[in-house]
Amino acid sequence: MATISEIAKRAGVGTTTVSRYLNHHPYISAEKKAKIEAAIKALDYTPSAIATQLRHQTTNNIGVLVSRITNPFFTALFDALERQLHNYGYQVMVMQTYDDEHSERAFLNQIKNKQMDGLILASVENATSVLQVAQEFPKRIVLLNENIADPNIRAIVLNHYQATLDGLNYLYAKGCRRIAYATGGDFSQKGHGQERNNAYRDFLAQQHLPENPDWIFQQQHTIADGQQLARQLQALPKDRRPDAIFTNSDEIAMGLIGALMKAGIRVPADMAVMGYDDQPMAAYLEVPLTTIHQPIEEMAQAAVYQLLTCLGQTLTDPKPDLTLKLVPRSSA
Amino acid sequence: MATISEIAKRAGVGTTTVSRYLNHHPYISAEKKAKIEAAIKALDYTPSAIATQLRHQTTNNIGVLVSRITNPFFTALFDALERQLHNYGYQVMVMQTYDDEHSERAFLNQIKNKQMDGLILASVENATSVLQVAQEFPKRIVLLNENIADPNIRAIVLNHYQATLDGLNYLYAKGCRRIAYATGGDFSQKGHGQERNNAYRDFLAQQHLPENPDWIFQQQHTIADGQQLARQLQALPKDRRPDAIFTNSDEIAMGLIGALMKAGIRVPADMAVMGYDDQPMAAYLEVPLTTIHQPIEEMAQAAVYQLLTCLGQTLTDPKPDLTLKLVPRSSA
DNA sequence: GAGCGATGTGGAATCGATTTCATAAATACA
DNA sequence: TGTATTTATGAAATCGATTCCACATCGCTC
Repeated sequence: MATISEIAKRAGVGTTTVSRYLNHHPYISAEKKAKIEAAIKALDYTPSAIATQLRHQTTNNIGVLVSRITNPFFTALFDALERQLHNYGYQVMVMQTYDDEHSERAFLNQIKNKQMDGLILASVENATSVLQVAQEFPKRIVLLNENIADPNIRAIVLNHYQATLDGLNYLYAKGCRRIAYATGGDFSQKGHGQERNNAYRDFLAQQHLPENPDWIFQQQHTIADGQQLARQLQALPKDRRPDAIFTNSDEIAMGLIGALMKAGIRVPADMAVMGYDDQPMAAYLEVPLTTIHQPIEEMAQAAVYQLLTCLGQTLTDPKPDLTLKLVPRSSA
Repeated sequence: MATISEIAKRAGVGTTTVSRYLNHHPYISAEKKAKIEAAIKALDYTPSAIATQLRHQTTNNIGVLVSRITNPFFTALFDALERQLHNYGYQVMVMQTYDDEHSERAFLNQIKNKQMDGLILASVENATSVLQVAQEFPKRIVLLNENIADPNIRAIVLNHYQATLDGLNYLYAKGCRRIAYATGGDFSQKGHGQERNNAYRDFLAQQHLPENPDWIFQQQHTIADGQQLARQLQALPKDRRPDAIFTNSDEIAMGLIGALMKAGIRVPADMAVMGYDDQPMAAYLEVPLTTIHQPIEEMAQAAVYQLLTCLGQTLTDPKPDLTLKLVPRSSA
């Protein structure tokens, strides 16, 4: 309610001196300091963050963009980001795109209107949108676990190609030869998850296995998708069913396994299922998931370090280990 | 980068006119409108949100406070809040307290420094802190699923007393007479979860069952807590073990059941376990959880409606149904 | 006792928008 | 034709902080 000039007036000093007091500048007489303190207490004064932001041209807000926070992988990632950014004195603003390009675009614009000092994008809907904004503000944007091949864009990238290959080879080593594949996006050359898709393609080629369109499932995300996926697999004639499926998230695997078991298809005996992410619940399911572990805390560390150093802070580089590791449990 | 006066200069008009254009005021000649549009495009101008905020004294930011976003109940709640607030044009700022009073206090202060127009508190660490701030800004704060009995504080309250009673009676009807209880906070008269605690106490009294301190577990939150809890139960001599346990979250139940099964204690045959929240994964566990369903979407609706109407928006009241319902599955 | 650096202070400009107020032309109305 | 009313516009004040600049005082040195 009260403003700095009211404090100044009440304390009988200039606003400059009050501002100095607030910002712990030296060269204030003890006498005035006391008066200012009294005035601040009397009027229950808190400086307006907005005015400071306008003057400083920074907000101390960082935006984090994810597709769906209820995806436990993003939940954990967001948690790690929030904790670390908070530690450095930043407020975190969240945005879920729900796979909508327009929402993404709108959120990106908030970097232009100075609402946020920086942005961490943990999922990317429309690469050209992002590219455009990132071109303009290369120092304010960091991609996390998404890759747009462009020298202007900073990105924390993990080797999902290798991890996917590892997972598929693991299934192969277990004797599986009819390996299906479920991806979150399209199974095209470009876009979201292409590295994993390429790994699947290359794996099939390396092992001289045919690529079967009936065994490639696209736009799979949720538990419900996994359940639906189980129905699709059931619908296939027995001799044309896969004996394993590599999914792109533990959520799909979770829904899938539940529905398969209910339908009398045993996991992994009849069908091995490989998850992705190693979400916290992965170990507690009816069939504990064999899955690919993503080093979430380290990923967040890397992204925060990148962003904040670009924003001018000097931090010690945590040099986190960003390798993806296969975690063998029971589902494959 | 560019400012409104640069646009004005380039378009050969006053800043007033540019502002009018930006805010879709009437009474602008087509000629000047075109010039302004051209200038905006040429300079790639986006109005500074901060300047607008300073002038308007509102930010269009709403803060949401939870204890831990990785608690799936809070994840779902936050998701619902974010979607709805976003729909009304608000940005959402998150804060996790991690059960720390100081963080909570710091976050509450952001309402004083005008960083946020309103606050939704989905968990409360220190009631007096909240009370103090809420007294000053009664219209800007809504409690969600937390109750501080004070006429100045708006709160969305559910009947957890009745739901807990329902759950306990369900166990009783199943033949359980040795019912343990795990709470997230203290088992004292005051504070977090007291209604549920009271229900447990009253239930025991009503059924003439003794209150056994060995069967009351406090500060239980996570999966790990549940696992630890299983060890404590195991450690009890068989004849002094409970035959059921009412937990205060699905997470505890999840960790507990997993560890019990591993130790050869069958659920629900040897020990019935009741969850709380009905988190999405509750149906997919090795032993699907019998639990209390919290109507998350409706709770978010109610909180958002309360807050935004207090902030001066006129919305149609969704009048959501906020009853808690027991969902019988297999764990009890 | 003139000159210099350290200490202490406040008026006014600034950040970038919105809004008040004053003003004027065009149009409607009687 | 004279008076309202509508349409159209911009200079300047405003929001609440920070900071530049100008200035004053004190103690110290040469």
